[in-house]
Amino acid sequence: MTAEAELFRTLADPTRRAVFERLGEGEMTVSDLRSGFSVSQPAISQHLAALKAAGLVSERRAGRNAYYRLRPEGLTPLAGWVDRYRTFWPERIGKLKELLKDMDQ
Amino acid sequence: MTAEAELFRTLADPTRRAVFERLGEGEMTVSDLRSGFSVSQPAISQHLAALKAAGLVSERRAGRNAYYRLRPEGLTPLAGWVDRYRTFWPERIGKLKELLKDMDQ
DNA sequence: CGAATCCATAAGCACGTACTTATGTGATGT
DNA sequence: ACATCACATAAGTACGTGCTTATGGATTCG
Repeated sequence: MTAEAELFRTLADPTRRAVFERLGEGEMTVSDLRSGFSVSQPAISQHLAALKAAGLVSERRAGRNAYYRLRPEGLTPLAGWVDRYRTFWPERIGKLKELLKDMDQ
Repeated sequence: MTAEAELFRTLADPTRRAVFERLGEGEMTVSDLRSGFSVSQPAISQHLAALKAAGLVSERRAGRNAYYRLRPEGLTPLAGWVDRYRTFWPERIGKLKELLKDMDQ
C-alpha cells in the first residue's frame, strides 16, 4: 500500500482524525485523550495504534503512562498528493509548488 | 459534516481515488473510465456520484454521454486542513503558509 | 420503429472495521 | 504483599459501504 493510501484510510475516520487534531495541543497520555471523547479507552488505544502505524503519531513510554505526540511530517505524502493537483489550480496558487522546490535546496 | 470530513471519506477508497486520478488526464466519459478498471460500470457510476457530491468532479451531459471533469478546487478544504499542520513542520517549510497569504492579496 | 448504446438507480450481498466488554501486563502506591 | 492504575490486546458484534446483477430511462442508429 502506498503512503497516501494508508494516510487517507487512517484519517478517514472522524474519531481518529479528532484524536489526531487533539494532539495538536501537545503531547498527551491516553487518559488525557480519553476525556472529551465519548468512546472507551480501548477505542482510543486502537486509534492511536492506527495513527502510529501510519506515522502520524509517536509514542514515548514513561512508567505506566504512554505519551503520544503529533508527527506532522507524517502528513508529507498526503500534502504531496494534494500538491500534484495544485498544478491544475489557478496560476497564482500553482506557483507554490515551484517555490517549495526552491526552498528545499 | 465538514468539508474535510467528506473529502477524507470520499478519497479513502482506493478505486474511487484511482478514478479521480485518472480524470487528471482530462475530461472523460463513464465508458472511457471503465476501460482500465476491473470493476463494473455501475461501480464507476457510483464512484463518480460520490466524487461529484464531494465537489471533486463536475458532470456535463451530451446526448447519451456523461462527461466527467476534474475539479481540483474541490481539494481546497483538504489542502487547508493539511496546511494547519505545516505550522508544526520544520521552519523552512512552515514559511510556506505565510507566502501563500502574501500571494493571496 | 426497433435494436443497441450510455448511463443511472435499485436491491442484495460480502466484507472491512470501529466499537464494545473482558482480560492481561506492567508500574505505582499503601 | 496486595490493590490500584494506565494501557494494550482479544474476541465478538453491529453497521457502513463497495461490489455485484438486474433493470429502467434516455439517446442514437439502422
